[in-house]
Order: sequence, then C-alpha cells, then structure tokens
Amino acid sequence: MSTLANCAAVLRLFSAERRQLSVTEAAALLGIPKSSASRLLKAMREEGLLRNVAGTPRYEIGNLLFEVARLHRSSSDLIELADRELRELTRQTGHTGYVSILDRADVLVIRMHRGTHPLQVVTPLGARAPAFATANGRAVLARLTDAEVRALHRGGLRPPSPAAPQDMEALLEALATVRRVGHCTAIDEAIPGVGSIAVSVADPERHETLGFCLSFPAAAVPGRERRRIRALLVGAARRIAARVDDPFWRGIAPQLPDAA
Amino acid sequence: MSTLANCAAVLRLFSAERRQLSVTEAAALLGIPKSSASRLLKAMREEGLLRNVAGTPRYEIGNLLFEVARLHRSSSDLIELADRELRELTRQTGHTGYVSILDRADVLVIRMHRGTHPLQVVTPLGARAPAFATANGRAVLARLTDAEVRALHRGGLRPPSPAAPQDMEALLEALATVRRVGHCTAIDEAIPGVGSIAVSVADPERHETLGFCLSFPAAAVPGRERRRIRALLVGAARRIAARVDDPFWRGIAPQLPDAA
DNA sequence: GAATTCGGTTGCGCCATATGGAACATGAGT
DNA sequence: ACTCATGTTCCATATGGCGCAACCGAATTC
Repeated sequence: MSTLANCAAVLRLFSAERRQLSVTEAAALLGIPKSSASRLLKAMREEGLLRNVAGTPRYEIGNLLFEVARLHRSSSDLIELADRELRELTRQTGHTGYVSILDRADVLVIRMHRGTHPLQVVTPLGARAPAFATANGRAVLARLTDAEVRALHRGGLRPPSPAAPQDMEALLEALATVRRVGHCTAIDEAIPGVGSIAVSVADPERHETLGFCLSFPAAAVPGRERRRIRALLVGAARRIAARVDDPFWRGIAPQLPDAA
Repeated sequence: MSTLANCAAVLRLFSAERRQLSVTEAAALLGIPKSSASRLLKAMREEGLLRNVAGTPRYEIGNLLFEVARLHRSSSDLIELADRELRELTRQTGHTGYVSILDRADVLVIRMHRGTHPLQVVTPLGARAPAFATANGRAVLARLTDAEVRALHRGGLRPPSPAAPQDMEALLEALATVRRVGHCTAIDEAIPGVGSIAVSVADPERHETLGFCLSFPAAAVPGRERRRIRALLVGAARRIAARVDDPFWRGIAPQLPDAA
C-alpha cells in the first residue's frame, strides 16, 4: 500500500461524525499496526495535512487542506447557472436544493440552498453518498454509458436500503428510464424518509456534468407537489441546457403533465 | 524527501493565481525530474488529492480535499465570538474584517466579512501571509514567547516590504509593543497601500488563539478614523476576553484616547 | 513532408523511505 | 504499587519511490 494511499485512507476516516482521530482509532480502522499509524499521522501533521487537537494527542484536519480546498474548482459557469436556477426553485418550493458532481461511484455535494419549509432535510457541503442510491447520482450516472457505469461499480453495489436499486441490472434499468424522461426520483434510498427529485446538465465543451435536485420529507409531499417539483426542475434543466448546448435535453420529449 | 513532503509541496504550488498545474510546471517549480513529477501527480490523482482538468493532462485540486476541508475546525466558540464582534465592527466602520489563525510562521484567514466601503481590500478565505508582516499575524505572535517566535523563524525573515520588520530584533520589539498596548497596526507591509489594525484573543482552556482585524486602504483612512477603529477593536477584544477568561487583556491598561 | 521541439510516460536498477514487531514511556485509574 | 491503555521509539527488513535514459505522440517549424 503506497504512502499516498495510506494518507488518503486517513483523510477518508474523517467525517461529520468523526472530526477527531486518535492513533489507536486510526490503526484499528485502517487495519495497520499502531507504530505505522503513529508515524503516518505524525508525518501528515508535519506536512500540515493534519494537526493536533489543542492539548491532546488526537488529530484533526490540518490547515493546509482548509487552504487548498478553497482552490477546488467548485465554481464554473455551469455550476453558477445551476446554482442560480436552484436558488429560485428553493424560493418557489421551500425545499432544500443541492448541486452535486460525480466522484468515482459517489456524488459529492458542492452547493446547497436551504429551504424555508419547517421540516427539511439537511446534507452538508462536501458530503458524499453512493451515486446509484441518490436522485442526483442517478441523474449524473445517466450521462455515462452502461459500460462506464459497470466499470465504476466493479466491486458491486451495496444498497443502503430496500428502496435503492438492488443490483446492476436494476440500476441500468433505472438509468435507462432517466435517459428517457430526463429526471430521476429517489424515495427512502440513501436516507430513510427522504425524497429527492433530480435532473442533470452537462457542458460538452468543458466536459463537465452535474446534477441538481430538491430534497424533501417523503411523507410530507404528495404526488401533486412532486409533479410540480419535477416540472420546475425539468424547466430549469432545459433552460441551462439551451445555454450550454447540452444535446441530452434535446433528445427528451416534453412530458405530458401526468407522465410518471 | 518523503512522499508526504512531496505531496504537500505539490499542494502548496496551488494558489489563487495558479489553479491548474502541468507535469512540466510541477517539475520545474519543485526542482525534480519530469518522470518524478509525472508519477507523483498521477498517484495523487489516483487517491483523489488531485484531478485532471477535463479534457487536458493538467491537474487541479481534487474532490477529496474539497470534502475533507469541510471538516477543518474553522469554527469554535472563540471563533464564533470573534466573528460576531467583527461582523458588528464591519457594519459600523464599513471596512473589511478578517479572523486569522497562526499556521507555522504564517497567518491563515478563516473568516472574512466584506465591508461596505466603495474602496476595500479583499483577501480570500484560506489565504496565508507571513505573520510577522501582518497586523493579525503580529497580534497572534505577541501571544508567544520570544524564544517561540525565534523558533518559528529559524530560516530568518524575508520582509515583503520596507515597512515590515526588517529583522528579528525589530520584530521582537514590535511584539513587545503589542504586548504592552494590546493592538497592532500594519501599514504597507504585506500588501502595498493597505493598512490593518488587529487584536488577538485566546481561550486558555482550549489552547486556542486567533487574531481579528479591520483592513482598509491606507491613504483613505486618516489618523482620527484609525483611532476609532483601534478603540472598537480593543473594546471587542476585551468583551471576548472577559467571556473566555483571557488573562492577556487584564494585563493591558486602558489606553488614553491619544495613546499611539 | 520531414525534422524538430515539447509535454508527458515508461522501463529498470537502485536506495532511501516506510513498515511492523518488540520493547519502551507515560498517564490514568484502582 | 500495580495494571491497563495509548502512544512512541528502536531496529532489521522490505519495497515504494526515485531519477536516468529512452520513448511516444502531438504540435510546430522549416
């Protein structure tokens, strides 16, 4: 296992639920000896990738990462277009909206607009989830060929819930539907009780694809409201697609209002 | 040179002015052969630390860093207290305010409040600068002993301008003044034409120190306005210090209005 | 169209880095 | 004083990473 692979593995141990890490925890979670973990964490601290929690031997994310992450290109014309449309959709519906990009087999939240609805779903920026089990994820996976989708999931799927696609065939079938109708709905998949409806857009010139969605408590949003959300998202996607000359949306027939 | 040191060196090549990097550029900037640079960047991409700019062989900051940087503890009770006071100072004066922390011999901006003044200085979040040549930096360095300050600058100072401290003795003298009066002014130091006035606060229980400042175009802010800014900052620092039981401020006599 | 230049990649031998077991150090709890 | 958990260091060993040389493909120049 290379040093960089170890380093990345350490960074991936951190999460919203685990903002600190001890040497012993790192050794256990990575399955390596404590001496290896101790040296690795110490070396990462020396380079600014980690720092010690003040007054303790525990480790947390270092300043270098805070600094260079600002330079991550989480802004582009496409992202700004999606962000602007999403902000307006959030205003109109009250539901929280997210812009996500594909990262290997996951989607990563890069923009978020809080809704105004009293009951809402909140996923933080930087959060990742298996793409196949989210609306945004499937919206973006639909932009790939079946072969590319299979290649991303060589290790197979691990469905987080019965509502998510249970195997590759089910996933590919779901993606075929997304390609046909242009939007994607996920209910009770990555997060129980949560529904999302998503669309995707791509800038072919810059080889850039993203998904954006509105999320809501599944039980609180009836079918009529879901159709409204879907229509708003599709409308937004079409406007963006026209701007960036995204051929995907030209191939999607306008839906009749009751089409599921 | 260790792999992690090389990795960090690559990450440090990125900046607001250099958001992309080619193999050849990396080799030249790091002084290593192109084969080494090629393999290093490729390995970092494979771990998510970097990614390729779509459609090119060039590299940019990877998604993993965007993701884990969210977990950087750039929020704490102390930071929130400083942030709140700073927001109010920004509102009252119109000048841009920054909260920074020390990172080795640099300061790193972790919070920023844009002013409303038509002419203003803007430094992005995550930006770093040599602590000894900034107001925030010296405010925080003043919390260290002279020995600790010397240890941070073993390689000597490289003053960015004639207005900055030119050597260690000048720096230590400037820090002695900060310890005596509690605030620090820097004019034309890190950035020509820019002035800043800063104070620091520390939470002794959590071993945490930060500086916060207001920045302004030096030529546009007369002495009377500077004294007002200073008084506001000192007042804010004293309120925070009272909250977190910071003994530093108890040792600083209240200043007469004309004290420099 | 051929030659040259540039950016990036690969093969391969070598060695400096990284590893992990064992022993040790430190602090907390009893 | 003893036990236990956490973290560190020593040391022998393994190998990941390095850098030279050669190569590849695309773009540029003549």
